[in-house]
Amino acid sequence: MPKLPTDDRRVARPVPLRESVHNAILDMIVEGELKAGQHLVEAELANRLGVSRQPVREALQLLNSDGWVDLRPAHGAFVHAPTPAEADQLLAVRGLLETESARLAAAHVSEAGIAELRDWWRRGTDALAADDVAALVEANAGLHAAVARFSGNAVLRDLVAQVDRRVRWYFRPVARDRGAQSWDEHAELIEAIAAGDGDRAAEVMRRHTEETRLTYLEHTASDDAVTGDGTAGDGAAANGTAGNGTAGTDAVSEVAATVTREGGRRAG
Amino acid sequence: MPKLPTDDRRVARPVPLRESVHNAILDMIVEGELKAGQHLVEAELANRLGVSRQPVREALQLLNSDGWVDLRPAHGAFVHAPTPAEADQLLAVRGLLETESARLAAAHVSEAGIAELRDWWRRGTDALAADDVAALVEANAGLHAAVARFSGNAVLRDLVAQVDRRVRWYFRPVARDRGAQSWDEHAELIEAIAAGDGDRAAEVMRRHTEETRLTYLEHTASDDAVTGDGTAGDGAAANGTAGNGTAGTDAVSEVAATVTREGGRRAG
DNA sequence: TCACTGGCTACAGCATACAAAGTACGTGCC
DNA sequence: GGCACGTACTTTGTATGCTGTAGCCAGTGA
Repeated sequence: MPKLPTDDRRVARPVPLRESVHNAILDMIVEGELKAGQHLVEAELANRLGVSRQPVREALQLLNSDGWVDLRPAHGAFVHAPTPAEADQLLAVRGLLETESARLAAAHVSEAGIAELRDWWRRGTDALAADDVAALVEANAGLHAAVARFSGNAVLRDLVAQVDRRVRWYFRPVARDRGAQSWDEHAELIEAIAAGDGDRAAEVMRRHTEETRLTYLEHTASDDAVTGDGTAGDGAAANGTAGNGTAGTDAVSEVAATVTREGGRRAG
Repeated sequence: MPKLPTDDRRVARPVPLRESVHNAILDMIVEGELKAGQHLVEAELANRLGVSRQPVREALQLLNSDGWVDLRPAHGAFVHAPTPAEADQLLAVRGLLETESARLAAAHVSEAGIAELRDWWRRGTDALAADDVAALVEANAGLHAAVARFSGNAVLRDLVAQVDRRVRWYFRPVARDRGAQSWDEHAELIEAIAAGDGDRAAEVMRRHTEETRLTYLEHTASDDAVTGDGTAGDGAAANGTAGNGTAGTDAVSEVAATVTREGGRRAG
C-alpha cells in the first residue's frame, strides 16, 4: 500500500507530439483553413507548427487512416475531397451504426447515463436558443457519443466516433438548418432510451439519422460541391479507409442523383 | 488529352516500404509468430526486415489505427490482446455491417457478380473437401469481401474489410469447426442475392454471422483465453480504435453465458 | 534484512541528413 | 511556332543521430 493514495493528481503525461500535430491539422481542415483537395506539404506544415517533419508525417498517416486526407505515394498528402455519393454512403452507414447503438443503449444505460443525456439535451437547446452554432455542434456530438458509449459495445462506440467525426465535417454547412426539429427528435430518443424501449429508440434514431441524410441531400443539391472546391473529383484515394475505387453507387444515391439533377450537376 | 488513353497499364508504382513492412508485421501477428501482448521493439523489427526504423514506425502507427497493436506513449508498440468481451462485441458489429451489405448486394449485384460469388463458393467447398484450412479461410474472406463490394457502398465495404480482418484473426482457431454448415449458409445467401431478395439475404446473413458468433463463444468458453496467452487481460489499450476502457459488456454476452451452459446450440 | 536512492541501460520520440522520385520550366530542334 | 528533350527544383521516402524517459539493479544506510 503506497502512502500516496493514487489520488489521480498525477502530472499530465507527455502528450506525443504527433497527437498534437494531428489535432492541429484536423482543426485546420475542419475550420476550412485547409481546403478540400489541397496538397499538404510536409515541410510547410512542420515549419508552421514549429516541429520537424517526422511528427507531421505520423500525423498525416493517422489522418489518412481516418479518411481525412488521401496519401498518394511519392506525391504526398491531400485533404480528402468527399464526393456527394461518398458523403451519402457515409451517412447511410452512420445511420446503421447509430441505430444499433441506440437499441443497445436502451438496454444498458444507467440512471447517471440518462441524466447525462438530458444534460446534453439541455446544452443543445440552450445553444439553439442562443444561436451558438459551435456549441450546438458540440452538444450534438456529445449526445451521440454518449449514446454510443452507453451501448456497452466498445467496438461499436469507436466506430461510431470515427464515422461521426467525418459526418460532422461534411455536415457542418448544413448544421444550422436542422436545428429545432433535430432536438425534438433527440428528446424523443432520450425518452425511449430512458424507458428502456430498445426497438423504439432504434426506430427514433433511424428516423433521426435519415432526416439528417435527407437534409444533407437537399443542400448538396443546391450547393453542388460538398466543400466547394473544384478539385474534388480527381483524387482516387490511394488506399485508406475511404477509398472509393471500384464500388458503384449506393441505393440511396439514386435519391441523390434525382435531387442533384434538378440543381445542376457539376459536370452538366 | 494524352495520346495514351490512360489504359491503366501503368507500370507498378514503387510500393512504399511502410506498406510492405505493414504487411510483413501483420503476417507475423496473424501467423502467431508475434504473440498477443508482446512488446514490439522497433530496432529489432527493423533489423529483422532489413530496413531502417522509420518505415517500421510508420507501419506500427498504421497497425495501431487498425487495432492490431496498442501504442503506449514512451513505451512503444504491443501486439493487441483481445479480450473475449471485445471479440464478442466485434463479432456483433460485424454481423450488423454484413447484414446490411448483404441486403444492399441483393439490390445491386450484377450477373458477373453472381458468377463471382458462385466461384468463391466452389473454391470454398473444394477447400472443405480437401481439408485445406488456408484455402478455406481465404475463400470465406473472398466471399464476404465480394458481398461487401457488391453492396455498392464503398464506406461500408471498407468498414467490413477492416472488421473482417480482425474477426478472421480471432476466429482462426475456430474456423475448421464451422466448415460444412457455414458453406450451406453461404449457398443460401448467394441464392437470395441472386434472386434480388434483399430482406431474405439480410436475414440469411444475420443468421450466418450469428452462428459464427455462437460458435466462437462456445470455443472461448472452453478455451477461456482468446489467444491462449496469459498476458491477455492486463493490457488497457492506451488509445487506438479498439480501446475498451469504460464500456461494460455487451448484451449478447449474456447469451454467451446461457449458450455455453447447454454446451452447444449450433445444431439444435 | 529491508527500504531507499542513485546510476545504468534500453528504448521511444523527435530532429536532421541524404537519396530518389516527380514536376515544371526552359532550350533546342523540327 | 510547336513539340520533345534535358535540367533544375521541389517534395517525398528512407536512414541515422541525438535526447529524454522508464524500468531495473546495485549499492548504501537504517
